[in-house]
Amino acid sequence: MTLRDKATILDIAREAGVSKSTVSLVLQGSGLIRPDTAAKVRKAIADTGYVYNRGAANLRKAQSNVIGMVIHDLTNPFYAELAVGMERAFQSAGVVPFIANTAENPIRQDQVLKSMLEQGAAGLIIAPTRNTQPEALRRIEQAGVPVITIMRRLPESRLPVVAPDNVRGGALAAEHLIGKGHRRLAFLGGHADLSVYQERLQGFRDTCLRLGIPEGDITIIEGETNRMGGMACLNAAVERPDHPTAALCFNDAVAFGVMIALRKRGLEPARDFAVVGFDDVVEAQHYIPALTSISVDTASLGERAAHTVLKMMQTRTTRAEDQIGSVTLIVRDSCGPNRAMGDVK
Amino acid sequence: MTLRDKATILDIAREAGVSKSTVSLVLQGSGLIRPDTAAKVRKAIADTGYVYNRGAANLRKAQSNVIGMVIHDLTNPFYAELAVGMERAFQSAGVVPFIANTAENPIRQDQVLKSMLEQGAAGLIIAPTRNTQPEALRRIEQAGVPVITIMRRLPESRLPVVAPDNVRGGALAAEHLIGKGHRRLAFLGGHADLSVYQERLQGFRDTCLRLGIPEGDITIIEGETNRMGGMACLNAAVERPDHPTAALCFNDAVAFGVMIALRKRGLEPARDFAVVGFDDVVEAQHYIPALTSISVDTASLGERAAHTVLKMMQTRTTRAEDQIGSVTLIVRDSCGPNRAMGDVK
DNA sequence: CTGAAAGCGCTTACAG
DNA sequence: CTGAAAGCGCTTACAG
Repeated sequence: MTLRDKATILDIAREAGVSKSTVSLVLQGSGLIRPDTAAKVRKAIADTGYVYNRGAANLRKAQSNVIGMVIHDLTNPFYAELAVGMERAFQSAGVVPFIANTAENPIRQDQVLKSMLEQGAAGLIIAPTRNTQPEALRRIEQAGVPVITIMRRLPESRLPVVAPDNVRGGALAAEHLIGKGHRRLAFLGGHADLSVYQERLQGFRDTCLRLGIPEGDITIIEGETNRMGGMACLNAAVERPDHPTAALCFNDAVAFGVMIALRKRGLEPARDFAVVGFDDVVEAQHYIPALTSISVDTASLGERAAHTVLKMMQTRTTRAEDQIGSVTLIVRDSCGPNRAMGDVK
Repeated sequence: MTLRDKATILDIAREAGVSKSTVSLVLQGSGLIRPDTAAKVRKAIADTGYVYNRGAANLRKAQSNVIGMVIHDLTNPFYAELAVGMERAFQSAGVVPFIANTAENPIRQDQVLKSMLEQGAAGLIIAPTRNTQPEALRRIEQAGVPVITIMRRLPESRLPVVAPDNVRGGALAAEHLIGKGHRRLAFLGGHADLSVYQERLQGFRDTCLRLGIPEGDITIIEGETNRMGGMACLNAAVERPDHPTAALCFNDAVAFGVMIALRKRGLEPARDFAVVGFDDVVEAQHYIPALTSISVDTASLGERAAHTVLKMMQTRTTRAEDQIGSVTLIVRDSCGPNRAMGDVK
């Protein structure tokens, strides 16, 4: 584990025939150094294979440039896209952020957060696991590290949130489905303890009611937020008497599962049952049928999050306004053409 | 960016009424400290919200506990699964690794690698981007940091590799397809400059030839390693006179694309055209038809990689044996039942 | 078991 | 523009 007797600024100072202050200045791109002196220094750096010790610099400067992104499920394509989007934004600001996955496990999240803190993280973006306790982030807040959450809002927490307009997304989906002639609707998948769930469902449900759908014709089934969950939900939904003919799914993964389960039952998505997803992951447009989904503009969501913590770091605050990104209904093929009132099968 | 006047071991030494050496010892879990003394110290730590400064410790100890995983495409589900698998292995060894994405961009990879090095990475696992120049890793090697590559082998590099037995996988697929009665076969997708490509194709091609398929009946079409690439490849393949009736795809993503393109042409995967994927991502089993694929045992691949760098770190070497993981053909539905010699359509 | 002292590689006033 | 000196928060012999 020893970082082999590596060159230090002292070595390169000797090599270049200057003092180590000078080397340090060059390293920091100070304009105080004569160009030819800087060139000498740079040459020595290249010759010796010197590696800047950022840890030492951070210690001395009492600041750091590491930013952490703590994600609850990196194998969920939506979050992978989100992480990559944030990374891009940071990169163009000259920061290399680190990603860590918590596998939807609060214990692991605690470890990861502790490690990020000890590593001297200057900022943190967290897509928190389910059941994150408010105390879990308390230590970070009291350390004065700028931290925001993304997508999921923590109960009883005043941490800034960057998230899409889930309520509006739910509403858009309801309008679309009802506009197509559906009268018995479902909201499938997701866990009721998630803020994202509550918001999406709220928008969906309120709009259904507003447009005259009776409470009793709205089927709500919780489930895992992945394909498997979607399959289970659809199966449960269709078993019911007077089952729904259309569904807004908690997210696209659930929607894919729903479509698979439909086919397994000999039902054709779009023709026999309308499906709307949420998030609009890249895959949505390639699926057959192409998935109608609520686009949350993942890239700009990631960008906002990145810029927000960057700004917080610069202004040395731990507060920021919540940011709600706009959403769009992307109509593709999974809801089929308009239909008269009718039934599946 | 200042890490607010945080407590140091000196503060907690004062608080606990001991010397800072004692605090340091407690922090390191030394057995030299009397239990009640240790308890006092721990209480002071909890009271002050003290955060261990790992950077300072690393500086003094001239070692570090950060491990980096540098991945060329985190939005590829296979690599996301791989990263998460490695992370899990590290986690159970008490190390929190950091993930970075390079977006298949060598420039970005250089930046990321530089940053990891400056951050004092004690070990590195790299799934390199295409066109990675050997010099890109030279600096790391000469810094004496244990580094291995995963999946992709670098040309002209002696870095240890952890990868699946791609040649064997290609062979298994060819045997399977030919056993089902196919005589005109294709290898679709992927870039010829990738070692993974060369190996998979080699196993496939050699086996075809060995089993009596004439060279001319093997169609090879390069393409992107994602769904879009698969779609393009299939379209190109089917345009050819005497086109193939079955294909091994470079990876599962390509296979999904191939199946989508088939449907768009009114062809049914399995019935009209047999498809085998490679990697066996989680989605393969959920797809319709469920995808026959070469499983590379992603989890154990990740585990091996993690253990290899861990071992290298412990033994302070930068050399290790290549590790080739075994592969398995997972037969699902995408190749249909056996068929007589015949044609598509 | 505990304390005083040196030093890891850097940055930052402060002189010159 | 450049050099000498102090100090960031820790660990590690070394005494006691």
